[in-house]
Amino acid sequence: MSRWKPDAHGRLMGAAIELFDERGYDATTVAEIAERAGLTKRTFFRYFSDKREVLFSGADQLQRLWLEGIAGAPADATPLAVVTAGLDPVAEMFTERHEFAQIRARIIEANPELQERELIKLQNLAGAVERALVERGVSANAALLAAQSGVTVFHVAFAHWVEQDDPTAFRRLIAKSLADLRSLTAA
Amino acid sequence: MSRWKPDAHGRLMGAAIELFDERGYDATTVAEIAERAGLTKRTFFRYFSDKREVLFSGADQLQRLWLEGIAGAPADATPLAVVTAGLDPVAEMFTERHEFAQIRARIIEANPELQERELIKLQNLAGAVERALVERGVSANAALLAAQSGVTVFHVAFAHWVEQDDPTAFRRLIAKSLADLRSLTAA
DNA sequence: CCGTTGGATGACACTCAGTGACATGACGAT
DNA sequence: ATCGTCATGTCACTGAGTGTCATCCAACGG
Repeated sequence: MSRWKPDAHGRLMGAAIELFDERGYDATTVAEIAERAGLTKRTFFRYFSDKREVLFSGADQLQRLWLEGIAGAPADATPLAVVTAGLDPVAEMFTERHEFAQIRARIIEANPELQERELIKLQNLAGAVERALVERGVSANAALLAAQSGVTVFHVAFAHWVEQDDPTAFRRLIAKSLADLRSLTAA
Repeated sequence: MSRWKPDAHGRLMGAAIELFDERGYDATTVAEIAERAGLTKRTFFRYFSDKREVLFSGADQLQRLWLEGIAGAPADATPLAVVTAGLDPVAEMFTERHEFAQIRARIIEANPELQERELIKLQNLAGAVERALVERGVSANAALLAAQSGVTVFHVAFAHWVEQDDPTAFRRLIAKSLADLRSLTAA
């Protein structure tokens, strides 16, 4: 057919975001996304395992950054401190994607199916963080709960960050969420 | 057609569990479940919003029991203590369903789709617990994090309870999970 | 005894997500 | 020029989920 075009993955993501934003997730078919990207439905599924995944392919990068951050944390820090300190590189990257994150959040907020996918991505993240902690020598139980708590802190902070308009507020919101967690488990 | 039979909901659940256990979730079609229950695919979807939901209709009862337990907690307890104390009625009910829970857990463990649904049910639970705390006068932020943490404690304890063979161990596992959480956030 | 009404179910056609198998066309290497 | 490979297209198919209408059955009032 016509000549090969680059960045099919990116074109599909862009087309999907546009259409979801215009008509909503449910009212958009995979065939329509593919058509706007100049491709076919079959090719869409070569790049994304399912329709939802087009909104979640950034999760890999988030996980990589977080694990790098954890690896760079001081050796004598407590498990939970390691986990939250590891969010520094993540905060940096998010700063530049605030608007995209807001659009994406609006789409996800309107769809239970997408919320399910978001939660399992978070859970996978927690599993990866947990393994990273165990490799640092943290006990299995502490690693599990620190990872879960750390992801909860991240999730709460992220939700607030998306709701407000300052792209640079991420680090501050993480600190606040962590402080809140500490204060209520201290008693 | 043939005579009307009672408890269509229960028959569909039973047929589904049997088939999922025999052949696995993916290899079972809704039409097959309905056929074993003496019904049609269309009727299945009148009782369950989708195929997964047949494994999660117990979540409503869990939520109800937990909220009752929270309502019965001492007025001067800390938010997290209120939440975990509220699990007493839940522990009681689970004691009688240990075997069912084990079969169900095996099915869910083998299927990412089902894990997604499980997580969102947990999240909905957290939302309900959070609202219950707010109604008790807990601040919005403390309620959010106490509910999230409480559900995490529940989730961890539940996973351990399913893995082992003592149906009565639930309360003890909750206490242990809570103690672990406290010890790692105290530092 | 009969007609009516309402709730539960069946029948059927339809859309759309997702997959498997195979074809095609561009491109680089030899 | 030919070969192989990679990205994509084509097509047929399964199965989830829905809208719509038909049918059956029990309860109820006259």
